[in-house]
Amino acid sequence: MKKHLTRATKDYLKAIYALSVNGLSASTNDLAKRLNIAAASVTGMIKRLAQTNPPLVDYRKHHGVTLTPTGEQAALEIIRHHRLLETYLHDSLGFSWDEVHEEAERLEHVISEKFEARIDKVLGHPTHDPHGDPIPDLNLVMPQKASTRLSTLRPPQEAIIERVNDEDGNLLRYLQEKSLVPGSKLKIRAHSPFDGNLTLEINGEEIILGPAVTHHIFIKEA
Amino acid sequence: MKKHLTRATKDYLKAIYALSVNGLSASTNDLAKRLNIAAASVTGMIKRLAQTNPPLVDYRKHHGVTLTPTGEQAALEIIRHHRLLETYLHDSLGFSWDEVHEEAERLEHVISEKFEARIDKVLGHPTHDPHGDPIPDLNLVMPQKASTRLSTLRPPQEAIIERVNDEDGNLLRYLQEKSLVPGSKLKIRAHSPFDGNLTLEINGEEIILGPAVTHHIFIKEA
DNA sequence: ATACACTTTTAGCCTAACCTAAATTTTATT
DNA sequence: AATAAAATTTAGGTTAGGCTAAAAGTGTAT
Ligand SMILES: [Mn+2]
Ligand SMILES: [Mn+2]
Ligand SMILES: [Mn+2]
Ligand SMILES: [Mn+2]
Repeated sequence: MKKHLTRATKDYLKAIYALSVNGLSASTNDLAKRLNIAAASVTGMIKRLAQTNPPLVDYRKHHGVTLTPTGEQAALEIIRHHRLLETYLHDSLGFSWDEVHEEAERLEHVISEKFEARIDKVLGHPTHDPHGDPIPDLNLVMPQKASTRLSTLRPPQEAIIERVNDEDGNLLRYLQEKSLVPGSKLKIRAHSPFDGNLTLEINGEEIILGPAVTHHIFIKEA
Repeated sequence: MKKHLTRATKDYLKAIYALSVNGLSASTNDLAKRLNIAAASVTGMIKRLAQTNPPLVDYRKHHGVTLTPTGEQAALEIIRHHRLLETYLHDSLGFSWDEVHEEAERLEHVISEKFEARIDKVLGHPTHDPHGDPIPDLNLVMPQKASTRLSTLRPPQEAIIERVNDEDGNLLRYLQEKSLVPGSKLKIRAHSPFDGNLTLEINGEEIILGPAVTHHIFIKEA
């Protein structure tokens, strides 16, 4: 019964997936903000997603949506496309890591399974995109995702950057300049209680980062 | 005044360009057939293309459309994308020449100028796609296109294949099997008057081809 | 010059996805 | 428990781009 998912549909599924990582349902307002669409429009679309056959989402009026297994599969398929594309654009075509997101956002909807398979092979079946986000495998199993924010660390903890938020190009350019990229090792030297600034050592240098930065860096403790 | 051309708009412009190679205007019916859209819908769309600012087409009721300079630029931009993509998919990603058209048809609408520039560079600024079609250059100047059909040759003419029609995957697979690809040299040995069959020599072998094949192969005389 | 076939346009409808404004429901605060 | 604020849904509208059926225009063959 599943025909062809439109671009708008896929964007909604991806957004719902992203907002449901916590296991909770995604709210109309949060979806509206993330998709840059009026809340009323989101309600309308959600209702249609819930009425497809098979349904793509479960919807309880006034209580948000969650993905059905069908919807989640579709979301994972698109996320796989997105992250493989980002990796390909970065590693094979020389895009910088702040440019890949926007391009992948458009390409993810139109590439064939053949294209996906080709770049997956060329890249050697990568497991993470340039920002450290995990790439769902061929069976659409999503590896665990780093969820500890750098902002939660306190001296004298040490950590390795695992991934960074890829949605803000300006932030990405800043992070690259400071070598705040996946794989980098850092040691927490100090924490300022009121502004939340962290002083940390990276590559032998000391830098101070505010919460607007550390909130978007995810680490694993070293 | 022009913001962003929709996918449908770009498809129309490309089709009008293709149907106007002869210098004549494109008819409603021919566009409908090529785009797989009802003739009435084509009339509706054409009217809108003629009313954009600046106009993309010139339209005279009952007498077809032609591209304005603005429309032609837009068409050439898409054709450049299409042919660069076909070349990239073929040369760099290992797609066979009968698979590239369909994939490029979807990708051509979403790649950025950055993506275009990157693959153009990786490919070494190619001038022809895998089927021998010329690629408009960076200034959107379209090289001359081979227009002599193999079907018009008679013994004992000799020729080199310059390009083949890329719209039918089955034909392309057949042609490849017979080495009827751009660059191949052939000698006309015989012509059958009623069925139009041509007997020709290629790579030292003799083959007989009907008009359904020879009509879609374009050559330059050797 | 007329008649008929073919092409094209008009008229009226439809769907997907958006929008704003108004109504309603939920939730948070007293 | 009442009310105010915030979130959500409903109602009504728009635009792009399709569709079919019917009307009208064009060109050809007698
Ligand atoms: Mn896929
Ligand atoms: Mn990413
Ligand atoms: Mn371009
Ligand atoms: Mn081609």
